[in-house]
Amino acid sequence: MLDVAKKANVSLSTVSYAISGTRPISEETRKRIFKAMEELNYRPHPLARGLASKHSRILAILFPAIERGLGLTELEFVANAAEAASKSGYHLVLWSAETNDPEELRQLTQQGLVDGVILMEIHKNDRRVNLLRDLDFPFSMIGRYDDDSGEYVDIDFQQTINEIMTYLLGLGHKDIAFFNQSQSSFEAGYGPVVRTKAAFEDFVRKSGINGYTVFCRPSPQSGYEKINTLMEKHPDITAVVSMNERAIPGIMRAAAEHGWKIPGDLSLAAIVSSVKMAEMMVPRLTTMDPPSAELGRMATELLIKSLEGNCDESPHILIPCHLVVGESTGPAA
Amino acid sequence: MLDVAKKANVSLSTVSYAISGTRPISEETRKRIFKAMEELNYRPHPLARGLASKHSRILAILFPAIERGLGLTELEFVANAAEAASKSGYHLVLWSAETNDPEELRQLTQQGLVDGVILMEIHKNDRRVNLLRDLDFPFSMIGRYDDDSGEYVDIDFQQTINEIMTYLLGLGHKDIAFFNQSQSSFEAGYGPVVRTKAAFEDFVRKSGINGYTVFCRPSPQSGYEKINTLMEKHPDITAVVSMNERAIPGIMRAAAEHGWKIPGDLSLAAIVSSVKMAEMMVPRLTTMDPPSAELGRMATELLIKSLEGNCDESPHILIPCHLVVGESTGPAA
DNA sequence: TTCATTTGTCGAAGCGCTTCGACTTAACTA
DNA sequence: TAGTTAAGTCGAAGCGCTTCGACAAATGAA
Repeated sequence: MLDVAKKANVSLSTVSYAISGTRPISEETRKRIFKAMEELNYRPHPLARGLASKHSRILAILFPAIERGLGLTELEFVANAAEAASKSGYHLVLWSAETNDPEELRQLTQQGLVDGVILMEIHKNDRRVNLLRDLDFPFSMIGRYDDDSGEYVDIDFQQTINEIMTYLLGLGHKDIAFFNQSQSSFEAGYGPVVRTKAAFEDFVRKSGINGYTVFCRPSPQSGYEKINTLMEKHPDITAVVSMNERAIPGIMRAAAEHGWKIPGDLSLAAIVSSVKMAEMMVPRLTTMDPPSAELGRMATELLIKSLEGNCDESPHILIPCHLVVGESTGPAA
Repeated sequence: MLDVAKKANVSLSTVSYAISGTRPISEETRKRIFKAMEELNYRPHPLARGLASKHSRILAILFPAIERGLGLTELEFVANAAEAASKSGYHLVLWSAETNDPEELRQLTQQGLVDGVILMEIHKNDRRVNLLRDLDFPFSMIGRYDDDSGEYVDIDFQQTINEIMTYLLGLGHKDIAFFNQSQSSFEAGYGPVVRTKAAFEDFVRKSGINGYTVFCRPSPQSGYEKINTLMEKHPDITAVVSMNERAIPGIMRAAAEHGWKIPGDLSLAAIVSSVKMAEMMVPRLTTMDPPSAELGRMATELLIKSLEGNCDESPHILIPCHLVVGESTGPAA
């Protein structure tokens, strides 16, 4: 930087001001400085800048612990968050930390490496959220906290349910099952599980059809068992909506065993499951494709905005899923 | 840090030496210092440390550009690399950069933020590898470079092919097709495509069975078309091995349309496809599960070792895939 | 005209660490 | 005994930036 200053015949600090724009610099001087930077192939050193300015321009995204099933959706979050960060001149580091043990998170934030963190897989009364609030540490969320406070982006689950249900209604289905995620997720207050359940039951009530909510562990086996007991009790069901990706092969297997054709006898639709995943199934699944990339991108942009002070008070953004019709849904029998 | 020094009645530098172990410190003094650190809840500041020492203890993993199909495997790489880094006191940042445009990579490395980078999706004559070599910038690879130089971990493709083929042979299959990835990947010299092709053809030659290699774009449609033309020409084929995940639904659809039962009439096995993915199919696929987590972890450990100088000259590590038998393979018809 | 304000620039003091050289004391060698 | 060496510690000089206060020159208001 000193070399640049010398070459441009200005002082060190003037170069700094020219780069950051913190103080006015005459057009002429600025040009000289930038030319010198170019010629010397100068790049400011992020660590030095961070040390002096107290802003590292590094963000972290908190990755849920590895054992839990991470999917393509999480991958999209992360990849797009990194992309968005990079576009604003930030770096993104990956932290994997136990959702329920904020101690690790405390250590990491107190290190002072990162300016802010992005949280995903938000649960009811999430201890990480509480911790970050207490520390007054900047963060944004993919998903919502109980009290709808803080900056977040989330999927519009209500719209998702409404759209898929309206679509199925249009095909003549009047007895529809909803395969949610596990009971324990529901009890833990995991947002998507809670909200889709509410939205589904609300839709059922308002439309007067018959709806059946089923909790199901994330395994084909569990899906297989649940669909069997369910169909035994309610043989009138003609459509299944599933937010449980891993249960779907189980449902399909049961259908094959009973000789139910999909979609002839039973329509099957996924929600919050990527098109890529839906295309891996035979028949290709109808799905409400989640806006994973946007969520990752926007959570990052939100955080950066709030760090840089251009904050529209509390931004709450809901993004809809997008219906992609496959070959697994058709007119009711 | 000064507070700690005062509290422990030593100088600033002594605290530094106690932490880093760079110079001998008496046991007694060290204890006093650590106690003071504890009491003051002191954490060294990574930026300051990095600035002074020229080592940021930050690594980067280079993410292939987003449009290209990223899968669970890549997610595992990244997640486990972050985990491994964190265990050694490093941070991992995510960089997404075009595989074929090293310019971005040059900028990023010259910034001086990171101590080393992890590369994946290595191609023949990979320009990123060439660049990093020219810059003498530390890196490790998930995958191999042409000349087998540098530090890498990779899947043992030969073993993978041998194991799945031996398994199929044991079931009596004598006419086996291998669905590889696209022709263009092959021409680009993408490691897995090149190596599995060679290994497959080698196995076929040595065992005397009939083998058919098929290049296939990563889509169900392409898989559907290729299997149809292939079976028309070679109706004796009783088993398909696929390293092309997305082609598999197409193969299954064709099988269903022709009335070929899987595995009764046609056995279908995936390689380098995760168990998680295999479980999403009906019937559950037999697969050679890739050691994604280990690859991510080891690539990171390799890099850290070489950065810290504990380098066993050029470490070349091959990790085998693991056969997980599903319901898609059975005795030859 | 005079005083206040704005614009553009500079020098210097840090940011929180690492590391070098120097120093002291104790222990070992010749 | 003097001369080395090793262990343990300290002070101070940076690392490459940002930012504060100061100041000169140009501009506007009274």
